[in-house]
Amino acid sequence: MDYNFNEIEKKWQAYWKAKKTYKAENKSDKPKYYVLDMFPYPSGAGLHVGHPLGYIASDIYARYKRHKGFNVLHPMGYDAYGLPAEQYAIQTGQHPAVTTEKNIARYREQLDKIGFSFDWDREVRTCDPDYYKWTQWTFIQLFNHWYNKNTDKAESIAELVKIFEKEGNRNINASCTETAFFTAEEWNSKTEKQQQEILLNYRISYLSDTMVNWCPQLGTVLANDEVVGGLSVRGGYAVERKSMRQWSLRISAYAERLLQGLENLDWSDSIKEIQKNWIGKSVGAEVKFCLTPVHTKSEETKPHGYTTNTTDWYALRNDARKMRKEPSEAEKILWKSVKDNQLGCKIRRQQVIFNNIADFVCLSKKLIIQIDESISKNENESASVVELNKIGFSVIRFTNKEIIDNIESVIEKIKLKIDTKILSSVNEQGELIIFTTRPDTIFGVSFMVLCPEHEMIAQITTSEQKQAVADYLLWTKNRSERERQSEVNTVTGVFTGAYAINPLTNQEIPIWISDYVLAGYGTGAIMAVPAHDSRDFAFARHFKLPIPQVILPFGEEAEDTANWKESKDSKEGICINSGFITGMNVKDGIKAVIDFLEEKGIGKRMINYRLRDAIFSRQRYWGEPFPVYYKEGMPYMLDETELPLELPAVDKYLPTESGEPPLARAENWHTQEGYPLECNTMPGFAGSSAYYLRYMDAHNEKEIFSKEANTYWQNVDLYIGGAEHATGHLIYARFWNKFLYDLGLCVKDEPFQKLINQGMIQGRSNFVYRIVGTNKFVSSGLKNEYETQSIHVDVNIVDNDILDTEKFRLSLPDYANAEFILENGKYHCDWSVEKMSKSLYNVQNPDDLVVRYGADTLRMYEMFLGPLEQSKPWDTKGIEGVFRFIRKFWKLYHNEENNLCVTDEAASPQELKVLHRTIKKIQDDIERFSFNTAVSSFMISTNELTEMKSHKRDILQPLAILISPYAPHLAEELWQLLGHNESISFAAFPELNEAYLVENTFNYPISFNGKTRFQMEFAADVPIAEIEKTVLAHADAQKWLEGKLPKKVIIVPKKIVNIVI
RNA sequence: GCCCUGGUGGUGGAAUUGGUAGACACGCAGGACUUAAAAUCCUGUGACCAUUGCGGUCGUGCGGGUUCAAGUCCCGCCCGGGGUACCA
Repeated sequence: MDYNFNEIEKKWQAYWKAKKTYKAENKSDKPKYYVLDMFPYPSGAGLHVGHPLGYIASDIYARYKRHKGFNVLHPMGYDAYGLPAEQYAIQTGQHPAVTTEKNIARYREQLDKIGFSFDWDREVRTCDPDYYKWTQWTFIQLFNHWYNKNTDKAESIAELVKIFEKEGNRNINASCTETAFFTAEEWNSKTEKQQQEILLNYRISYLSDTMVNWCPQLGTVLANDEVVGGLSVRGGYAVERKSMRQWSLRISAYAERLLQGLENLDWSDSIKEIQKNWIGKSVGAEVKFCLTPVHTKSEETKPHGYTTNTTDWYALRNDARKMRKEPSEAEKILWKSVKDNQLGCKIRRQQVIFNNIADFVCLSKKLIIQIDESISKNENESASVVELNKIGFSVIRFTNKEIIDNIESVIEKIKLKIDTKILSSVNEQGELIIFTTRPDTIFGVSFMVLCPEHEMIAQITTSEQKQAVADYLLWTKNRSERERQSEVNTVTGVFTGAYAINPLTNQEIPIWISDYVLAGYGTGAIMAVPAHDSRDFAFARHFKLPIPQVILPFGEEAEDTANWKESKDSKEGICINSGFITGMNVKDGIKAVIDFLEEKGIGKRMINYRLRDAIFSRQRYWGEPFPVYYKEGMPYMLDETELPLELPAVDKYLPTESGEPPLARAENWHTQEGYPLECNTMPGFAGSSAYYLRYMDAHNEKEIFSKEANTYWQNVDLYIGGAEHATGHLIYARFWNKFLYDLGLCVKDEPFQKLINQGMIQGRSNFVYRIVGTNKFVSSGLKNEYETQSIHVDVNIVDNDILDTEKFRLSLPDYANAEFILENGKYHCDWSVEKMSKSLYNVQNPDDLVVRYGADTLRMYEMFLGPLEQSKPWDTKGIEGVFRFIRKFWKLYHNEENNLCVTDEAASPQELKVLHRTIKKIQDDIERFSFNTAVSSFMISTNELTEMKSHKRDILQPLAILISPYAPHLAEELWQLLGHNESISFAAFPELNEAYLVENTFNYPISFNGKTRFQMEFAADVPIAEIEKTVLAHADAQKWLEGKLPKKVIIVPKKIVNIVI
């Protein structure tokens, strides 16, 4: 064979490996450039043809930058923790580390065959203890820091404690879970455990109760995308919402910085947009709505401080005193944990409230704690509870057994209740607080809506509506999350009977409850403006509530809203029927209303973010263990010297019988002192959040990375990977990086300066048509003559949409006796573009292509397919063309006998022009990541040089460097044949000399009324007037003018001549 | 629904700033070489009309507009892909 790619590629891959050609040094006089790929999860299926697409692009860029004199960091590693390996382990009992190791070996083999210039000395694997030691270390840092909103950065918890000791928490402006105020004295008098509990509210990694998708049959928590239609994707088991105590990361603290940081990043608009939406910043106002006096009247008649009336007090006080003296065992235990302000507020026992004796009560938080023998379901709806709710008390119940068995969890539940009581949008004066982005529409409010979980519901519901409300709340509670989301268009809700007062109009407005208002956003309560919000509109129509119009879009007349089919969500327009803002435009109206509210103290500017804290626990085996142990139920971090905390051996990779995560199966899973270790493991994004930093100094045993290495490499200059990570990895990594930046560990506050998302590679499927009920297959063109069904056929036995019928017969036993109805002796298949999948028989293996055509051809072909960022079908049809080109390129340097035929003759101006045009084009194309057009221009130049029979060193030597990033093996071989002893990898990129490109003539297209008719050549320096004269005199021009005089002649130098008739 | 993308020959795509639409490649058709095949090379290849030659008309999802000139800019739609979803 003339061009023996097999031998050449093997030779150079071995050379690069032996010489460590692509090893990057952390010190260099050269400027740095950091090119990174999203590292792969090594699945059992091996490398997919989609993977190399991005890797080839980044490799071309990395190699180009080396030629341009940069010190390039281009590492690769493995995102090795993941579900498939764990799933396989559960099924087969094989340790996931074994499968993972095997898959990595296969990936490495495949990667090596494509000729990437990775610095393998820096390889990382997220499941390697030497690597995850630093993931654990970072977790400890997250635990030991809190977010100070005043300085807008993470600061040390130790320093925070010092402030608490000196002045309590009143002056702290933190991003934290709502916490009651305490003084220095109160802090200092708290127990260690109480202090730890409070600190969890501040820590950036913290434990909290979170709603999760719990699957009892699988014994695990599922991610949202693992649940479809309320059932688990795997197994189809029922999934329920359940509250679990889990680790979370306070990413919400960074919401504003994550949003602002996008501004200066060189990322595609679509990814920036996705992240912006994910962060979901809304600017608006919080507004207080007073409740009407009717519903607070009963409380007003009561002297302050009394919790009941005189009659009941005398009737019950002796009972209460007696019960205080003779507490049950459960009461004793609970009292021990709540007395003396231990929960941050005063709790009394056996207190007369209304006409009952409450077991325990916190008067300041209006919380009653009842202890019963058992809890029946209807207890919460009982008459006494409803009465208590009416006067603002909420009731939390426990059984004797719960208290005796697990006081820790009981206290946690009480604590949570106390904390959320403060969060509640009811304040002591009986006001409802809502969040709105459109304060300008406040004159158009015709009702209020509370979420079904709203604290205030029990308090405000009138006795007439009590039953209806209770029914509705029960209904929403039993409705699954899935139903709620899929039935978005169904309007449901109930009236509470209560009214609020619009602070601007003093009108009474009814308060409703509906599950279209979400508990987790804003205050869980809204002011409804039906004329200008589609959801409010639907609700108003359904319940026949008024729809007053208050915004008039520009250029419209006011009209009767009764005729509207939908709301006008007018973001622009003029305020009408709106008191003092009538006549203002929307923007001014918003400002005027907020100013008014702030002045009167009934509202304030407020910003809300949709971004939620990231749940960081997984009830899985195959992940990083947390460096956490528990003492008295409180989490503590291991000492750094004990890292890494290695993943323990377990007998089975399943949850325990009691539903604990797999790590609970491990023997001796506790510290030396005997404290139990955390049984959850970290999620997938833990290991991938800072891997780009670790590459800078991958084997540092003392630090996550050295200051010097980070100062040199800074951050990633070019990051290539899939867009599917937009709201996962790409946002967590930015958060993680900003945190390390706050700690002064890394020098850049953004990790990835430029991001390119390679498009998805789709599959191209082929179909055959079987005549129904037979084993006869009909060619595509004749299928309409029969009743047929289409069947996917393996694309590997179809060439150019022509089926290899023999191979088809052999492919499945069923087809062994297949008969065919052919067209012109051929069986034509149909095709379509679908996702690439085994089940659709359209998977293409890159290995086969490397064997058949070589890595250089594969590399160039993947680039030639089309723009990097666009999704495109994978079709190997065109690879022949690229293969032909590569051999043609080889022949520029070789004669018929395949001997080098490069001469030292001086190059002609035409040859130099081809070379320099190519230099210019290739350089431009690489720099704007247009690799497909670069391959085209290589083809054009090669065609031209072949035509010129050009074999001159002056041309071919620079040309080898130009093609080296694309076809590195070929380039190395040619470089060596040209007499060089060093690798071509660091040869200087050819210098462009524009002088060779100067054209002294230009072939003008001559157009009439914009339509090109013919061409004329002019010297480059001919004056415009002369061109006009010559063109108009031309016979062809005369023909098109038809004797008329041109109205106008437009001549754009070196572009076009246009004659207007 | 909202947001982001994209829509150009039989196919992948090119046209970078408004200036000759379809570069380059695949496929197809015809031809050369060959006993034959592979490989290689040559010619043609958007559609329609005219082909004896010169040619002509239409054409970048659809309908309008701006301009001497629109695939490219503006307005209104249609379709595909991705993201997101009662976020007030």
